[in-house]
Amino acid sequence: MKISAKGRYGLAAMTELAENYSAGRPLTTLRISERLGISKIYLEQVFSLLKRAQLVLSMKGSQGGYQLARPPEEITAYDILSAIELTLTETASEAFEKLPALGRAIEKTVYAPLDAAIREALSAATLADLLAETERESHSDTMMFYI
Amino acid sequence: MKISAKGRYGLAAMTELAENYSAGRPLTTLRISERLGISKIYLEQVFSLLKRAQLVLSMKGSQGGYQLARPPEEITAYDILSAIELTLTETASEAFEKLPALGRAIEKTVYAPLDAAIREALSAATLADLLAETERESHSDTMMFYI
DNA sequence: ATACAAACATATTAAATTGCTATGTTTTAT
DNA sequence: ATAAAACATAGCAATTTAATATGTTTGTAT
Repeated sequence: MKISAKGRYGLAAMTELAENYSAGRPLTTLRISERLGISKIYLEQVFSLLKRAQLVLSMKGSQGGYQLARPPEEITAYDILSAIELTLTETASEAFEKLPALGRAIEKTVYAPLDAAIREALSAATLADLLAETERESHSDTMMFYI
Repeated sequence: MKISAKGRYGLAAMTELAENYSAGRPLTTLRISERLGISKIYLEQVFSLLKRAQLVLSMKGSQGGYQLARPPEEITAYDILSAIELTLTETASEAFEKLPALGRAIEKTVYAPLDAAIREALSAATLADLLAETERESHSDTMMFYI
């Protein structure tokens, strides 16, 4: 019941790509890792998952890098986290072989509504939202100096 | 982003207690563990957490055991899982020291709505619901023989 | 009074997952 | 050709989770 470091890195890295979306040219993992203050080689593993989920386009070779596969409005936190987290939603139900009715009841009464709620909440947050909020926040950062 | 075995056991065990609620006398961990087909000693650890959260009353000694501290309508899956799972909701935000605005934006745009959605979904499911659904399900189990 | 059945407590072990590093190979612009 | 990048795989260290083992307390019934 926790978003992993990888998940956080994914959200952060994708927001960086969103900020760069109109620029036309890709960002490298090295650049992003430096901005975020995390390991480049670990970030690459995150991108490998994002690539597999077709959320980013990659260019190999010199001057290569990554960019968003779709505009920021069309990529949600759910897209990103379901590409990265193994188990974003439950599926267990094979537990309690001796009491299958109880197992199914837990599935139906607890897990299914929980999954739906998670999916809904995460699908509502787009990269465009994240980027806008980041800019609002960094604004209030700089404003602090002028109070 | 996953409900642990302990969490599942907690939900199942509490549903057993709910079924026994009107009986007046407590159920033992041994009895429950046998019905669920899980280890007694492990289940005891689950009950230690449920006890700490004051969701169950315990009676020591012979003829002792556990029973619900409140009626099944007044105990939710959220109560149970937040007593058992260490991290049911996020709190991280100290990540990304170098980009605090981004950290706060992720917190505000993704984590906070996610936590609220989880809390809401789990609070909507009571032990009474779970019990009713279990009975409905076991009904359809037995009905299978008569088709 | 004693024996037993239960909760309660703590330590240990084993397995799985997560976070991260290391060491490459392929590809492509210059 | 060379350098800069993505891409791939293996391995390691730390943490968390699942489970066992070994008790001790406490209350009930005989």
